[in-house]
Amino acid sequence: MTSTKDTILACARDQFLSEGYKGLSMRKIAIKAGISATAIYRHYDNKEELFHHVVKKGFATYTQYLRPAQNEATAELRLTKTLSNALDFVLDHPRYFELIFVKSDTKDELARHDDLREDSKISFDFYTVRLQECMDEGYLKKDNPGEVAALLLSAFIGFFSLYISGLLPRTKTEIKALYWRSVHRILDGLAR
Amino acid sequence: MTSTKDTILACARDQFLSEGYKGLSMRKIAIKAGISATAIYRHYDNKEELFHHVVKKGFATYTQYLRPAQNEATAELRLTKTLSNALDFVLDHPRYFELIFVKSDTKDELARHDDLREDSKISFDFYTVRLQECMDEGYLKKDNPGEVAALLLSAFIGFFSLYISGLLPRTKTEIKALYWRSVHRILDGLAR
Amino acid sequence: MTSTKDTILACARDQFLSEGYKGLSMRKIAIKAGISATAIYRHYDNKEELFHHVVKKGFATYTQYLRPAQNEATAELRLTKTLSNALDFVLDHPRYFELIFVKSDTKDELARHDDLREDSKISFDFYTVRLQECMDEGYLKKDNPGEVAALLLSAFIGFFSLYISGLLPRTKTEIKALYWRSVHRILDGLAR
Amino acid sequence: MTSTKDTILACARDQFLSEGYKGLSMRKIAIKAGISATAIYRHYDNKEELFHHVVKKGFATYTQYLRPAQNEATAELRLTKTLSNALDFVLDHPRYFELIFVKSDTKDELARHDDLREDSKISFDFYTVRLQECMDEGYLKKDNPGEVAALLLSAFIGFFSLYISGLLPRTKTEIKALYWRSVHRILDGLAR
DNA sequence: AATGAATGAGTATTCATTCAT
DNA sequence: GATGAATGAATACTCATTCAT
Repeated sequence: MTSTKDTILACARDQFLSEGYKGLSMRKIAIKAGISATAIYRHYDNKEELFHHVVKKGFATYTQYLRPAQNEATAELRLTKTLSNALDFVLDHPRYFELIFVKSDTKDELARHDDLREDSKISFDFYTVRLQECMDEGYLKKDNPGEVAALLLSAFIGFFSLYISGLLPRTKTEIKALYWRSVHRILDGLAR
Repeated sequence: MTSTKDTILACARDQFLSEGYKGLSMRKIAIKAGISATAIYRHYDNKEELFHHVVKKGFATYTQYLRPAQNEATAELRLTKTLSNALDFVLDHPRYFELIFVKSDTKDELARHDDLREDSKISFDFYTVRLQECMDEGYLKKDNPGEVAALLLSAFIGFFSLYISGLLPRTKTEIKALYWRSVHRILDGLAR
Repeated sequence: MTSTKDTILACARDQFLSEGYKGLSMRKIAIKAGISATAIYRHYDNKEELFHHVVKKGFATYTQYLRPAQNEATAELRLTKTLSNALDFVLDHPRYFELIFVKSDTKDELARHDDLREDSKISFDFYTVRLQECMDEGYLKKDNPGEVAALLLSAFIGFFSLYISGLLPRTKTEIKALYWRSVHRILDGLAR
Repeated sequence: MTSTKDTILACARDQFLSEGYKGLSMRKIAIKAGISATAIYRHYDNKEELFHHVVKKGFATYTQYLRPAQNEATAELRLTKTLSNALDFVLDHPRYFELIFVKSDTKDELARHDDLREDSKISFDFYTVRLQECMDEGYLKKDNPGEVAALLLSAFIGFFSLYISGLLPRTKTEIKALYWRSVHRILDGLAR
């Protein structure tokens, strides 16, 4: 009962997630969706708009992972849960991670579309707020929460960027453990 | 007295550095090199092999930036110099940074070519050794130097990935200052 | 209270008049008319038929410009008024002028459709009759009125063809003045 | 021994001359030339450039027809010969005539390319000079030669525009005779 | 060592039109 | 009367690559 429009989007997403940007051709998407290439244009004006929607979907998915962390009881738990959910997101959807944080094609998209910059900012702010809370509650020492958020996010992005490159352990158990040890190396420095 | 082969490589590199991956077409490279497109095939089997050499060149350049840090007097200075040189590298050659650390096309390359993995490992090990030294000399507390290297490198990559995405301050002065504050936030936690 | 059929025709005409033949796509017409592209087919069998009607409309408009000239008092005035009205027609509707007298697509239409040939002939005959009258009244010397009509029409068409090409003065004042000087150069030769 | 480049040009010309602008597709030209569509791009940058050359060829052909008229003994003969050669040109190459004087696509070309405007002006000036001579030699009465040239050219263009539309006699003998009668109707008015 | 010619597969996109509803 | 979905053919053009010279 999914509409063709949704099917196209899903296929575009899958195509991108499996083959990267260069595999994202209208024709291939159409084949995957079982329709003619031109039929896509009934639903999306052009490739850019379609890709834009794919990216939006990526951000939406990411946000869905993060959001529940807000409901934890303490600032410390909310931060930890945030980091935990972010971890899950990457392991569940590594290509989405790339799409949002890594691919430079997406960066061009980001530069052009204000709404994507907004999406990006929202997730950034989510970290900032979590850190602000931790500083307020005394779990972390006073610091510039925006800059600390940038640091945490940097480490997060870089960490999984290395992971995807194959330069870190590949088993999920190992990478999870290393992730948490790395997180704590940073947080320890920020603590008191 | 540079050979045509070198000219081609240099042009491919310049083309990539200025226009990104999509600008890296055999034709454009040929035009830039002042030769015919087919002449490239005298020197490189195909585009992939040429691109492979571009990536190699990127690694070599990066290594050249890092290496002088070895000559500093103390372990702490050698680490600081390493981080300083890495900073210079990114600001001087942002596209090379992308090429080596960000672009997923390169990651495919990495996966396929052992020599690139080797290059990658060498730069990784450079950090590890610097950190080992710092721990040995008591500048940093004892820890797993490889994992700490991964952490530092992660933060480094993620930081400039955000920078390139336009999510961090864009002026060189500001980004440099933020870089060092971020570095020290991490190192402080690792110190004692 | 205009029917959809009329709306479509009007939009097709406007589209043609503003964007030329290449702008005359069913989709664009539909958008302009505020209906779906397929709805057009309720009213016109295909693009050709629709275009045919546009041309018909062009002829009708042209005829409307010419006709009032019949009511002038003398043969000379009727001829002058005819030439004056034809001038107004071109300056008011240059695209219609193209459509009727210039575009070779229309010529194919003409070749295929007898009714258009008829329309064409009617406007041609209008000139012929005007000239016959002038000869009868002694304003012009006796000659073959059909051939003189062809001459006048030729000059008229060619003149504005050059005008549209940008090879004649572009301001309305100038082109009008040149038009009348040209007309009189011809009429002087035909007079006595 | 004609080069492929020439073959392509010839096929493009033929294609245009036989099917008009809408028949002028790279694919069709390629088929006609017996090469692949992409091979065209080895020789012409794009369709516009190719078409530009076709138009140039048209002007060149036209000029070749006109030029010999310069060698006649008297101004009157030079003018008559010019009109005679122009007649031959149209009857020999009606599509070229359309290309140069009628097709509105060419007008866009004209607007964009200075060299075509120059070609156009040259043929225009040819008439102007002929008329100036006739006025100087007393064959025609003193008048503005540029404006008279515009008039003659207008009549010429319009005349054959009607001819191509099928609104004038189609046999070569008849059209030639009518042409000369029309020419003389104009020249008589300009004489003394 | 290098070139010019050519190719086939591929790109996004537009178009007139058909069909089921 | 009208729509949304879909199609197949066509458009200009780019690309990496091959081949004969």
